[in-house]
Amino acid sequence: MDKQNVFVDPLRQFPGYLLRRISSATMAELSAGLAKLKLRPTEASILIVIEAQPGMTQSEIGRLLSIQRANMTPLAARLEARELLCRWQVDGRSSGLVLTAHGAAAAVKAREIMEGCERRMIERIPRQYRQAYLAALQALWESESKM
Amino acid sequence: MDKQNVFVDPLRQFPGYLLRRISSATMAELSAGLAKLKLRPTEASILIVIEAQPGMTQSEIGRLLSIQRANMTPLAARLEARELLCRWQVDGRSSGLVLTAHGAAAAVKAREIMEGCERRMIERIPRQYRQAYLAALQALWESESKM
DNA sequence: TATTGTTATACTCTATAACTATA
DNA sequence: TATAGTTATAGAGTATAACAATA
Repeated sequence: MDKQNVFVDPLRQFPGYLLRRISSATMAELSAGLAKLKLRPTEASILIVIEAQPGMTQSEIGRLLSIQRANMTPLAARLEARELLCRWQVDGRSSGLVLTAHGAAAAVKAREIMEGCERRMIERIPRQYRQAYLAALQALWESESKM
Repeated sequence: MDKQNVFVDPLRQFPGYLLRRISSATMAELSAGLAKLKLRPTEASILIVIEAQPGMTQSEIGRLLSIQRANMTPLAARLEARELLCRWQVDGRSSGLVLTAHGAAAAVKAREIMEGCERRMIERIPRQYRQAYLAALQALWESESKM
């Protein structure tokens, strides 16, 4: 017997709860995929942001990804120690982050893994709902970033 | 100037990434709301599940909510210590969890807070996308629970 | 043998406060 | 004064392994 389905889940009617569960399952799948590169989702997202806009500082990346300054420090240090990125001094207090060749290659692979996860997620949604689903996520994201 | 919008976010095109960001923002809002009851989202979800189906055991609740047995122990102990729930022995190794009067009142309030969060989230989505958005989340959840 | 509940432990993510150095 | 980066620290959530007691 499938023990998981013996009981009714009263939270199932809450879309925000579904969002949370779906997000954590998706993140677990992404983590497993990125493990091949020894990258965590947050690290991969940082590489991809630097790839798109080389020279961003830690603070700028943190603001973009909602990662606090204090938490960016060990993340950037770890990526630098692995020689995936390097810094060039912007002024006395900040440096722009740039990918090394090794880091650029990792960013490409990480993006491919993310795209695979995204594709598999979309394919689990009935075709007729997909466009509105994506539009709804965009709308939620827009309104969130204005709060 | 709005520093957050000076840079393009290359991850914005990934719906799974948006899902993660939206989920964490929603959870932060819910946490703030539930703080009035001194409940965390996970604790509130446990109370609501017991409210719907009194007598479920820790393991059963854990399977329903994807919380591991080992992590259910301190959660249930904390709720019991606050006299929000009590146990009645099912057999030698497990007990069914039931809400106290105090716990039942907390579950009602927690559900109201959750419903308020849900409503505000839905209202941020343009009306024409809402139904498909909900259907897509249901589909993702169904396919997830079959993995 | 399988399951329940427990303990111990560890890692990730997140959050805050305080410090320095620079602008 | 405000900002960048850092350090230290703490709280959540999550994960695994191992154990005793029970089915």
